[in-house]
Amino acid sequence: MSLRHALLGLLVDKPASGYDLLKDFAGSLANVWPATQSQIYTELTKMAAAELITVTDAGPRGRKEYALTDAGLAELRHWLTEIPPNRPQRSDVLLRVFFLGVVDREQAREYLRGLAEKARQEHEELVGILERTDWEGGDLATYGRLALEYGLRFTDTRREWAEWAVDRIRT
Amino acid sequence: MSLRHALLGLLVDKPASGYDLLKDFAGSLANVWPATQSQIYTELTKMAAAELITVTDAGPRGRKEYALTDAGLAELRHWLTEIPPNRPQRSDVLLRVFFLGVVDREQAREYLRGLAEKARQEHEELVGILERTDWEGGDLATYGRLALEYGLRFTDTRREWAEWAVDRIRT
DNA sequence: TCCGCCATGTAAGCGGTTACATGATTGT
DNA sequence: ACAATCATGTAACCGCTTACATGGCGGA
Repeated sequence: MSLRHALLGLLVDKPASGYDLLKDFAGSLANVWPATQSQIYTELTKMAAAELITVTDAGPRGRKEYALTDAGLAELRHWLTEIPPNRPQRSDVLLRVFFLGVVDREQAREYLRGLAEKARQEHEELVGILERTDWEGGDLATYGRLALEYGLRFTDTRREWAEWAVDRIRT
Repeated sequence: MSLRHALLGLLVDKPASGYDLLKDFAGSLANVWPATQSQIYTELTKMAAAELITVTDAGPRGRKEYALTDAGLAELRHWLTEIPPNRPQRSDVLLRVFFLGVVDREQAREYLRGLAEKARQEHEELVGILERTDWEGGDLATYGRLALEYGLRFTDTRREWAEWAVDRIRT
């Protein structure tokens, strides 16, 4: 149930509507916890019913602005520090690697070259974000920077690994 | 629908029963594509209905041995080379990092130290597998080795990142 | 005889994706 | 007047998890 916690986390910063939050998910959270419009609105309704958030304002076009309650903040802290991150990581990319033996070696190398190239592109995109963003002040900036660094190192490692793997498949 | 392809991939090597396959998922595939007993049996039934696999033998205790059909192998190759790996990666670990600002700095450091330690442990486990396994011959060995290397590099990068992150949170 | 393993199957529920559906407001 | 954007909601479907349920076979 981490979508719930993502929403709580975003609402710590400032009250927001479903529509506002949707934009956060399209932006900084897109690479960490993607969520769809449908999902967000449904979850916000449930969270309001559970009194983790409350409607604090109503704007035009039926806009509802939600804010965190004390119970919501407590739930977020509880999740952060006490819930073990136990999500089993699936990787269809690695799964394909496992079975590359069913295609010929040249196709296998081609697949791995593609992975390297994709990793390189993703890395560049993240470098772009690094350069374009102001990392001064604010908790979200501080910790967002850590998350970005994770992405930078991860994409770099992934590229190096794929290049190494291409070399290992010798005829 | 990658569980289907994982099963197809395993059946390339040799025919097997649901029970046999279950053990593969508990072993080498546990870190790549976890699956439960319930899921495996259900999917095998569907795959047999779709004629991607067929029952080739029946053992004691109702054991059914499945083998790949030509259509099954074709489907596996198609998935390997032509289906873009587009699975959005969610990470509740990184999500927590994003919101570490809601707990105090010492707790944040503690969390990151825990991540570093966990990465170190996972790395050691993989080193154990590396040393215990015979990597000679066979496609599964060759490509399994690539997958393992990915795990080794990834866990190492993760540990380094977490240690770096701890240092960055200064009071 | 009895325990452990072999072996399969089903049902309830949840989170996520895709698609459908509606309508108000603002700026040009 | 019209398009773009703001703004919310719902329904069908799918894959995964957890739990329940059943029973045969082999070795100690």
